[in-house]
Amino acid sequence: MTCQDEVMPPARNRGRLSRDVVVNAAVDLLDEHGSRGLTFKLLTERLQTGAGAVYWHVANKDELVTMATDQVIGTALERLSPEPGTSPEARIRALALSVYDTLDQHTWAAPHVVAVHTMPHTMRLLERIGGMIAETRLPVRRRFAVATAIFIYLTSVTAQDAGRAVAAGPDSTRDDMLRHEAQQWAALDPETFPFVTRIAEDLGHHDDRDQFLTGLDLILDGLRAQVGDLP
Amino acid sequence: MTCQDEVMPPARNRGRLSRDVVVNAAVDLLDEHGSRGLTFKLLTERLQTGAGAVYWHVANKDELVTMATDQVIGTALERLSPEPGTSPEARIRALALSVYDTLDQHTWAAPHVVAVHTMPHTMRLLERIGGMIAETRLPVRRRFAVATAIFIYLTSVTAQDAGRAVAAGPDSTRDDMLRHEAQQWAALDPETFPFVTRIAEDLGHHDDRDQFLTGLDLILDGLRAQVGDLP
DNA sequence: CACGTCATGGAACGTCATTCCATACTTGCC
DNA sequence: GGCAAGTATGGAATGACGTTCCATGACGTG
Repeated sequence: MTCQDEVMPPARNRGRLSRDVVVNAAVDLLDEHGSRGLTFKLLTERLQTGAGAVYWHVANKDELVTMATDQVIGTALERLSPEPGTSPEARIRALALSVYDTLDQHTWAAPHVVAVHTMPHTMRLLERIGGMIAETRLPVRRRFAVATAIFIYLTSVTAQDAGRAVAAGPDSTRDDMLRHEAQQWAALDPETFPFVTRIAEDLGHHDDRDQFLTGLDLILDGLRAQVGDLP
Repeated sequence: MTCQDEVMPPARNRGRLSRDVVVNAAVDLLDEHGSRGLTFKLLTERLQTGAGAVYWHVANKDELVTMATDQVIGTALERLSPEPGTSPEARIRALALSVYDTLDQHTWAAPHVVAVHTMPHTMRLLERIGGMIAETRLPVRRRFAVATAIFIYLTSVTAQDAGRAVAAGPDSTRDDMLRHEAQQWAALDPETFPFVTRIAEDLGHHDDRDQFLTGLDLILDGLRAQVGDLP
């Protein structure tokens, strides 16, 4: 009855871990503690396991971050309720806004969006955009250029805006950041920066999301001009 | 005459280091070894100094990378010869291409471009764009929106394209990467990815730089429409 | 020539990603 | 029903890295 098995590990929990469980835990940690918050120490503590177990399911940290980022793109697609009957244009707008707002909530993912081009959920995103484009009367040979233009605009501008929120720090809002940036602009030398100092004020009451939509509409205008009326 | 001063460091080299020297060395290391190539070990070896000396000039590694990225933006502005007489539109195009090609040569900088909005050279870039916009007949209150739209398009799309080149690895070209990506697209299930599989072929003979220019021209078209003729 | 400030070089520290291995559960085969 | 091969786990050990700390030296100022 002497307890000599202190050293012995407890019964192994087989099948408790999986790729998805690990990725979801990574997303949670990144959401909670920011881009620096994902460490294998925290990850193994939360999953109540060891590093080796995690490495059985993922190749390395880079891959884990990439999968976590793709997961975020996936949630942006999931939260979108299909609205049959509305125009392709309107649905592209809704899709774009969903991605924009989702990345805004997971700002750590922004810098990595460029690296997930070939990941499953991101491919679904491109497929969705392409499907909507295909519903228009746009000539087939133009579809590639237009769909990828929208895709690139969506992912890269969204990433840029979200990145600005990251620089602001976790507790400050995007508005705080803009005000701070506007102050820095206004403080520049008006001699060498005549333009920037003059428009610094505009930056104060400027809305990233509005501007994102404005740019998207510009592309959609171009699309409409090429298509004529939509079906 | 006994050599007891083995322990003594050699004569100090005062004033040999400076912020600029450190940043330039960082840029060189990043160019040579990629985004992982900047370590304080390599940096101090190359500069023949210790970590403390570097930390006297730089707050931490993040700041160093940010300054290195801004430095790259600076070289994009420097390599641009002023061409008086040409239209603002043509000069914006030339400026955009210079940034695009420079970031293509320093692909490690791409993910950090979003973080340098308030850095000196990046401010110069926005100032240059704004100055050209101001030369047009665009109403003053529209200048902010258009200038920042061009700036955001330029920096974020360029960063995205350069990021794709990073994923390709140091020894493969951007074309290799595109071909590889096209193969992955083509290998997807045609049932769930009807659009992507169909346009996979187009991706093979697609030119990022061309598409970048196409998108920029779209914005410039919008600008011209709002301005009427340029002065 | 003394004294405070600026600057340097490198040792030491703590954190982190990653590797390695001993263990145990599961499946398939005889 | 047992034995081997593959699958999965937990944690100790390793090495690389960013950062801090401190002893040392050079310069400017009185």
